[in-house]
Amino acid sequence: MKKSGSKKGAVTMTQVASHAGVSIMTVSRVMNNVRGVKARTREAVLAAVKELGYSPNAAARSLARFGAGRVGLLYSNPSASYLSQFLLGALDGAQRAGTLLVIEKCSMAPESETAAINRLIAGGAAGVILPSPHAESQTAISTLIDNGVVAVAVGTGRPMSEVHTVRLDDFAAAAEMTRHLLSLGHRRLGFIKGAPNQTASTARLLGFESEIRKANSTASCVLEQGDFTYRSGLDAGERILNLPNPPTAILASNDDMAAGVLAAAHRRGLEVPGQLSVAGFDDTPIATTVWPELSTIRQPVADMAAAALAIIMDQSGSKARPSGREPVDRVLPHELIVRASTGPLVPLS
Amino acid sequence: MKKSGSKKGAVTMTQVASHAGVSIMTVSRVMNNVRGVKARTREAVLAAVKELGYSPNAAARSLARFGAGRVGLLYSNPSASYLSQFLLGALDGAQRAGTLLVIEKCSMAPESETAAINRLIAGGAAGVILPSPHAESQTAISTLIDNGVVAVAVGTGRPMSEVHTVRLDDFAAAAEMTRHLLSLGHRRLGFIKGAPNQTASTARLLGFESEIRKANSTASCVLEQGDFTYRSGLDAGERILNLPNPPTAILASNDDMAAGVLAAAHRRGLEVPGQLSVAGFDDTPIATTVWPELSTIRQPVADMAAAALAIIMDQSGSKARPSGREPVDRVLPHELIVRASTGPLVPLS
DNA sequence: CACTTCGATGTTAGCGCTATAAAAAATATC
DNA sequence: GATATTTTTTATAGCGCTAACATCGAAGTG
Repeated sequence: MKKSGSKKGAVTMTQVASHAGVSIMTVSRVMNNVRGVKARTREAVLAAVKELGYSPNAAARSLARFGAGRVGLLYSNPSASYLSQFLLGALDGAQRAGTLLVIEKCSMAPESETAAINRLIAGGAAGVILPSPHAESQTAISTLIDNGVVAVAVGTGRPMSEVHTVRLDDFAAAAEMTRHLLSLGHRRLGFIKGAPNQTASTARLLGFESEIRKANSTASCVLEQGDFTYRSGLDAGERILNLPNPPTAILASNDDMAAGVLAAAHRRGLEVPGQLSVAGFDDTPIATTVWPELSTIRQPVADMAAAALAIIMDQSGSKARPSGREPVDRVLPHELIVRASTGPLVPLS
Repeated sequence: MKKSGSKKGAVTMTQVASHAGVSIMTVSRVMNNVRGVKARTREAVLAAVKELGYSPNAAARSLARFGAGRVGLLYSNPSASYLSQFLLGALDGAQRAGTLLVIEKCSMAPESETAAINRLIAGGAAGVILPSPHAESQTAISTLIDNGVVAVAVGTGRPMSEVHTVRLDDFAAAAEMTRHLLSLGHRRLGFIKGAPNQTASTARLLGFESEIRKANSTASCVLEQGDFTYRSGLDAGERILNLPNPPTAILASNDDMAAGVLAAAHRRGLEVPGQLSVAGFDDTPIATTVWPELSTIRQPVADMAAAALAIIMDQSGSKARPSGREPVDRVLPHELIVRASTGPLVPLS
């Protein structure tokens, strides 16, 4: 990109406009994919954009759009890996949508949540995204609703009656992973449940059980309670492997717990997957950090964040907000990722 | 925060100004801590701000500040945990500084880096923050310099001649951790080096060796090469523990590798820290995810991000940019965190 | 007391973009 | 062919904030 002339880069819309021989407003229309621009004109603008390397200024955009154009995102610490991806997805979507993301940290304590949300509201947020742990917080939800702010819960196990949701089909995903394990020849399966206060935990359990039932008692299973932490996975793994006739495959409700199971298995010298298959859920970075890498279910985290953003733009942007309207429930596709931690039993050589 | 009247929240400066009985400019001055506002006036404004729950609009701010007010941040995937914290720190600092963070993803391939940087420049970034893996990329650095953009490298092992740096004293930190292990009574130590192309790896190694030397041959050590991944830590751990008379404590150059060592130790039934102490570096989330939790060196990641931002604001904001000026080298304090993975040897009971 | 010298405020003009209304061009209708 | 009805495009007015200059007093000076 040679030099362009002088000072600070920042190609502006005005430059693109004059370069393309149209008015600045037309450029704006093209950039926002608004209908009502003749194809030829649109092409000309696009060409100018490309040539000049123009990229819209998010700040100006957010400022010009109805005062709002600001979206809040609440987070607490848990599963930092999830957060990082989610954040990136949200940030990216925000940039694309011409919105400003205002990020607020809080703990899970109700007062802390409320305080953070109030800051977001005072800051003029049109909507707030509630990723997983907060997605099921009644406090957060009612504070938001009372103030007429659009709320989107991400990662719940089922649709919610008061807020919009973006999630995946946990039931189907868990079932799919279970079928994968069954197809590998495993007949005694272990399942580690997630934190009981998250609806996704239940959905995953049900998906697992449903497949076991379908197997018509040719398959048996053992359940253990976990809480989504590595430590709880390790403990649950120990308990399961201590059984007289332990399962040959264990499905954990998330990757952290699966990593814990891996550790438990290694501690007693079991080969994975030769003697024990281990599967996770979520495809967070830890899935590819541990060895062997985990077979898991991939959540399109970034897409989910973007979808949440889109819902907010949609709901707040357009028409009135008749609180009577049904909330949106967007279910994104998951993907079964088979890596090295699952496989058929291998008789000891 | 009762209702304030109508529509979208967003208290504006104008409202604060009239509420405090001053002009909007005075409010701006107070918000930016500009000197030249009488104490009484300042207080009045602050009171109004608090009462109305005003919070400045970052978008408007960034727009009004000389076109610039935009800072770029380059990232690739590695150590997602580090990224998440770093991002949050940068985002927070940006909000406070009234700047907009433009985040670009790229791989480590030179073309990809250059492309991302060019996008940043075209976007009008006043400066770019280069976190760890990119901090030492000559490609990235020269592209930035050639375009007269301020570059800040974060997490290098030493000051750089061309770009500003924000880092910690890796040498001292490694030495400190080594002393911790020695003080626990360990005399045979293992050290796992980090990726050779990062200067921080070297600094940490030197810090370790310096303490070993100080111990005057009462202590011995064995070195293994790693590359900052879990897998490499696991392998290096295996190699070290396979030695005839293995060390009783192993210091890895980062947490991921330390977690790998932990796995290797558990695999052969060693108690940690009873039979082997393991220490990490960085205090990333994985340090508290694994069991036992890792003793490690905490990097104030968020502060480092904020510091990088501050440097950019400083350098680009003020005076000319006589390329002759010495680059800034900011060294932030680290902290030795002692958790459960290190301790004195415990004779088998 | 006119006359400079400052420190503390207020005014004005945009930053880059979008929304709205108004104008111009293309198409349809009788 | 002239008017009604669509398109498509342009002009103008800000969004909330800061930079730069204009003001206005209150001190200082001779």
